[in-house]
Amino acid sequence: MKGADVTRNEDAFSPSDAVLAALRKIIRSIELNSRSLVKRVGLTGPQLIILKEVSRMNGSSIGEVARTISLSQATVTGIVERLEKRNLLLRRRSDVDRRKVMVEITQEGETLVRDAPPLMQEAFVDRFSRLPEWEQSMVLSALQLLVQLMDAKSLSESSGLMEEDGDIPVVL
Amino acid sequence: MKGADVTRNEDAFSPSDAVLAALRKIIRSIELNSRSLVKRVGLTGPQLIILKEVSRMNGSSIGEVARTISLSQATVTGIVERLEKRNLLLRRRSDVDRRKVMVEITQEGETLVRDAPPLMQEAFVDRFSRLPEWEQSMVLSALQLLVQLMDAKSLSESSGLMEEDGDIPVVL
DNA sequence: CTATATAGTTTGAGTTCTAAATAAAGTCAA
DNA sequence: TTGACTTTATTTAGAACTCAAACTATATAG
Repeated sequence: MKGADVTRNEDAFSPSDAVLAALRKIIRSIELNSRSLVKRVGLTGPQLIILKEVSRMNGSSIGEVARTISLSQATVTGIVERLEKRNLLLRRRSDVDRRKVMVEITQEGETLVRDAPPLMQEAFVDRFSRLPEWEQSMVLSALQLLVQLMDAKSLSESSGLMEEDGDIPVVL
Repeated sequence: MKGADVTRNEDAFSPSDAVLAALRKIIRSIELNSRSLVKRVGLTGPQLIILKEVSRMNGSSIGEVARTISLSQATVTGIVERLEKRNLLLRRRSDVDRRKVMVEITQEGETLVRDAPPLMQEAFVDRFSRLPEWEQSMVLSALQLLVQLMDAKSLSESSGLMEEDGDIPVVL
């Protein structure tokens, strides 16, 4: 019998669903933070992250930057392009390896970084640093555990259990 | 003298930097999983999330869905539009309040949801569920703490914590 | 009936990914 | 050495997602 009431509330809420829900909120927070940065600094979160990274390791290649901050090269290329248009940094092919494109920060970019807009979540950093140490450790451990669980795909996993369609590219 | 030392490895790596780095990796993982979903199911992560949500609470409004999954209405509108084009769900204005748009899943959508893989990587769900309970709890607690710290924008100021839908179904 | 509030949609800007196209270097063999 | 292949890095093109702000339509006051 299909009940008259519409509310199909699901009590069954698995722990991993809760994890996903929490992650979603966190991701959204970061997103919103980025938006607010645009108003305060004129740069989005990713742009500022890259600019800071370039400032720290001046003269590194696009690929290095991408690896450092966990973004694809294509993504970094796009952001760097926008930053270059604003004269915050400039690109130049490497002398030693002409395949590489080195990125250097400009005076203007350096100034902007120095006036150091509160890095993305400076407010968060502040609160976080005030937590008792055990709590900081717990959070960090939990996150790293998650990273492992998600990453693991490429680490282990060699079982021969999966037949199904042979369309499983798996690992490499 | 400039060349010489290249490796400017980050010695100064504060806990909160590590947190951000880990989050970035997690976000990327989720992003990549979404891409792989497209190939396997034909839907992206967000699309599948919404479709599942609609399946669970059939006949809810766009706004309700948006709130439930922590996305803006505008975003949900766009995704729902794409899903409607694929005949996986359909929109209909509410009879009681013509401002509202109710979303209903179609037979086709229901079928797809039934056959769809979990939102997170299957392997992740699997591994996570195998963790000892205390570890699952720790991860969840840590994430919820992060949510608070990031959200804190609203509770740091005034002690009174507003509504903001205290919808945290802890479990465990 | 006007004024305000709410629900959804549209628009504009930015980020993100993959896949395919380029380009430069490195490797290997004749 | 030279030519063919392979590897590595960057760029381009295309599709989604994301949000805020502006806009439309409806609802609820006063």
